[in-house]
Amino acid sequence: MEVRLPARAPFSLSAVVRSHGWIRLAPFAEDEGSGGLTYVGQLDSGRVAAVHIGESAEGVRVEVDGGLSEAEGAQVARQVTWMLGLDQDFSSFYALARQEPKLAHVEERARGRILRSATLFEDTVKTILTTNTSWAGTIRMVRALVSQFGPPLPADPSRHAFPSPEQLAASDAETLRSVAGLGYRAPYVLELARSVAAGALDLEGFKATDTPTPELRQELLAIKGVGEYAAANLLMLLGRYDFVPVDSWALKMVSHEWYSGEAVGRAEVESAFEGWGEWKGLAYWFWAWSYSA
DNA sequence: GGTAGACCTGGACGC
DNA sequence: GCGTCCAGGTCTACC
Repeated sequence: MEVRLPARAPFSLSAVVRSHGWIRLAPFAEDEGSGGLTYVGQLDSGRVAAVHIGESAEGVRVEVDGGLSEAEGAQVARQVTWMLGLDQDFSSFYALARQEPKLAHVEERARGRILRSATLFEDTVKTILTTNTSWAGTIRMVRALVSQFGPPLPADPSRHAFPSPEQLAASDAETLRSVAGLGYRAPYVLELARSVAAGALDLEGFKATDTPTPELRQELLAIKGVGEYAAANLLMLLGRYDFVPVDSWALKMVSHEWYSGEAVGRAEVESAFEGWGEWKGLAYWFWAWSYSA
């Protein structure tokens, strides 16, 4: 099956792929040379399929091995549109960025979109697994979760989709700790999976809600394992850029950018981007830092 | 509201 | 090879 999906201009698939490290987390894979990507996903029908995405003149070209029903094809189209932010509008951000040399590159290179997973559940688990660990640790934990708990791709059983809330909820904290190496995060992931599986937490509903951002942030902070950094990161993935995800890297960058390498705290990072209003998260994300770690 | 200590793991380092 | 230290956010208890 092949379908072509339009994207709001300007658009660059490689800019989305390189927007952050998500492309290195299973079940994403970068298509070497083409600038595109592959994602193994599980559809509502239960089918596990590999989705290949490449850039086209009007947006993207999506290929799925094998035939899909009409409903499955429609779901793939919705998921890809969400994952790549095909309909996102950054014109207001670009208008402000034109006045800032450190962000002069964003419009020219069509930056602004941030790669998302198919579900907010997957992105929330991945975000929790970025906390208090190295990036290599995050890659290892996500890979283990996917390979040990995710449903296999029929055409290539060595590849798996990200496990559903139900599939993780059926496990237990000790198994998640020992098999996937989640450490103390295991009960957080398990509680999240069980809440979503039981219908007590509607994460997918967060994608389209008109709940004000500060209230949405409070709902995210209520999730065990999600603190201020993780909540801001998830808000960014939801297209809300009112908060800066302050982590150790942000502290280091701001320290060298404006404080001559002196140690800074959260307040200094937030202050540095205060003037960017609803776009402060994106301004931080795509800032052309003087210092390279 | 602010702060200290614990939580896990892997990597770096010294012996 | 082994032991120790450290980095990375969040939670909980305490003030």
